[in-house]
Amino acid sequence: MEEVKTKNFIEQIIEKDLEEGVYDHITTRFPPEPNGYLHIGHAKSILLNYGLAKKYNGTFNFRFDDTNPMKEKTEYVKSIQEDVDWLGADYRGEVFFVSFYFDQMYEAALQLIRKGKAFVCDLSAEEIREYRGTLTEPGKESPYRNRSIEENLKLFEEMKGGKYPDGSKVLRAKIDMASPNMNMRDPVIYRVARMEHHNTGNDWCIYPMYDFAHPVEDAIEGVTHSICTLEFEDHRPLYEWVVRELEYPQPPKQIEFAKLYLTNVVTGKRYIKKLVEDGIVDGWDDPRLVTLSALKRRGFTPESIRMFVDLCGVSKSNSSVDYAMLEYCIREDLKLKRSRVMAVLDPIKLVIDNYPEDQVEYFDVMNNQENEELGSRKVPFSKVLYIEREDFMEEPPKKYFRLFPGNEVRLMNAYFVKCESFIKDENGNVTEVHCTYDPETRSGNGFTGRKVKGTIHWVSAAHAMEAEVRLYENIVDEEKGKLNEDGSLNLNPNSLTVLEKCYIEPSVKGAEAYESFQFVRNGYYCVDAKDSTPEHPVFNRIVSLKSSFKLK
RNA sequence: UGGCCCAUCGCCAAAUGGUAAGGCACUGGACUCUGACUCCAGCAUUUCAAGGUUCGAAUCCUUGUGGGCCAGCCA
Repeated sequence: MEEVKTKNFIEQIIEKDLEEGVYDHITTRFPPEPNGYLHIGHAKSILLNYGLAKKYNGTFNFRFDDTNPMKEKTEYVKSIQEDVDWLGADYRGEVFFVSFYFDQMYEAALQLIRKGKAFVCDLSAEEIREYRGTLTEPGKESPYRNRSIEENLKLFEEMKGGKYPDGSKVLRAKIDMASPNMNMRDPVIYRVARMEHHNTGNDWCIYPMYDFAHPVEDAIEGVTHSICTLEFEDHRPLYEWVVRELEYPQPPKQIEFAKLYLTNVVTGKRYIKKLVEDGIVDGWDDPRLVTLSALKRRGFTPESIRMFVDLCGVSKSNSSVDYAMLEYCIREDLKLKRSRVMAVLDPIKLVIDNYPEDQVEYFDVMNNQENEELGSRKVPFSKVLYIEREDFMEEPPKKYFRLFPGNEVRLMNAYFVKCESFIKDENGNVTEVHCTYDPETRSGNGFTGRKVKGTIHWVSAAHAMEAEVRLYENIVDEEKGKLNEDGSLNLNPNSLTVLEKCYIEPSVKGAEAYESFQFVRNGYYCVDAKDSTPEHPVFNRIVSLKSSFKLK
């Protein structure tokens, strides 16, 4: 409760900047490229940037970094925006696209040329690579490096005008071919490529490269703190070079933090894409994935994702967070706000021999004992019930408190029942358990005559709703969900288990897509938005409950 | 192997030269009409290693070790 919330290193930088008057108002941004679906790692970036802006009364921008039409699609723009909305990051309804800045971007390139800081290079892609040198050897300068400013201006304008074929010319920054940092060896900042852009169509045949576009777009929007992930650390000197050469009065600064990795799941767009393409999962929103659309379909709430990201913290060390932490967050969020209903996942019949054949009683049950605001519901009870197969044992191990011959337990919200006998089929499997009930022990009547150690859940066979339940486990058995050296993934063959005949108490009838419940002793479940029908709901397991008694 | 970055409990993560927070996980125990929840207790004499500076080092320096990133006209 009164935990001391310490400041992460980015907050410290921002506070220092504010104190020293480097900026008087901060602006952050989330700049996805629309080339895939967002996953839990992006949530960290979104929430970090949005949270910082909110905390320091700054501005948060949502901007698509759409400078490479090759990989980008409107479909992705749509899904990304939905996910950002779902997470609750407020961007004032204003979505930016880098493609809206192409004119300014072109102007900025011209400015660099006029300063003698950029040149048009005719080397082929292969030649540029050769000239670049290696990690241990310096590169050598392009023969086109010393073209005059006038010639560069003319050539670049012609590039824009469509005079040159794709790949024949590029614009390069003139920095230092001997730099130990490869990014500073005269990086390409504009290329000729005829690609249809999802926003600008065929207006342009030259497109800016990330290293040039990013600092410029940040500066255009007045971003102050451009927060990205660790792999861009080496690009920071180039980012700084660009904003310095372009002489922006209050240039943005780039700050890097470590990506979020989660144990036993596949993070990283590339790997997720492989699972989708190989048909191992059935789409970007397969509940076994950690894309935001999958997490949503699985029943995770935006609140739980926010709590998780918050708990993970921000640092510069590569780390991989225990999946248990995510599970904790969703349990914590759902615990008080969802109804707790009885559902039998692996049913066997329980017959109450001394209960009248045609009698039905309706018990009034609190939807959530710890949250009265959720109200109550009526649960039907009758002579024939379904109970969980694991709640009966012919020969109980020590400390087993549930049903076994001669033992009495409470049927949750109903009566005490005592096991009298059971029936097995020819294979020796128990098919039916018989018991007697004690009318004195009806729930809520204050009976204190004797106590039982166990309580089990049940549903009335005649009233139950049949449903399909899907149980999910982690999809891979790997720390960071990366590919093996041969490109394969160590998949968990049990990542999905489908239980086709489950019985749920009738109160869940009419549950809507994404609605979630706690199934007593079975964990949290969510109505699948895709495969459910009103007659036959499909539930996805969000997370199981902790259990301190394991049957073995 | 050239450069940059990182290293604190099983997993995240604070500590900013003043004597190792917190959360997850785990282990007890209490409570319980969910073996859940809740509660209470326990969980790093030591911060990758070795040296050095200092009255004092997780913090500074040196050298190692381990891990990450960089040679796209991708982002």
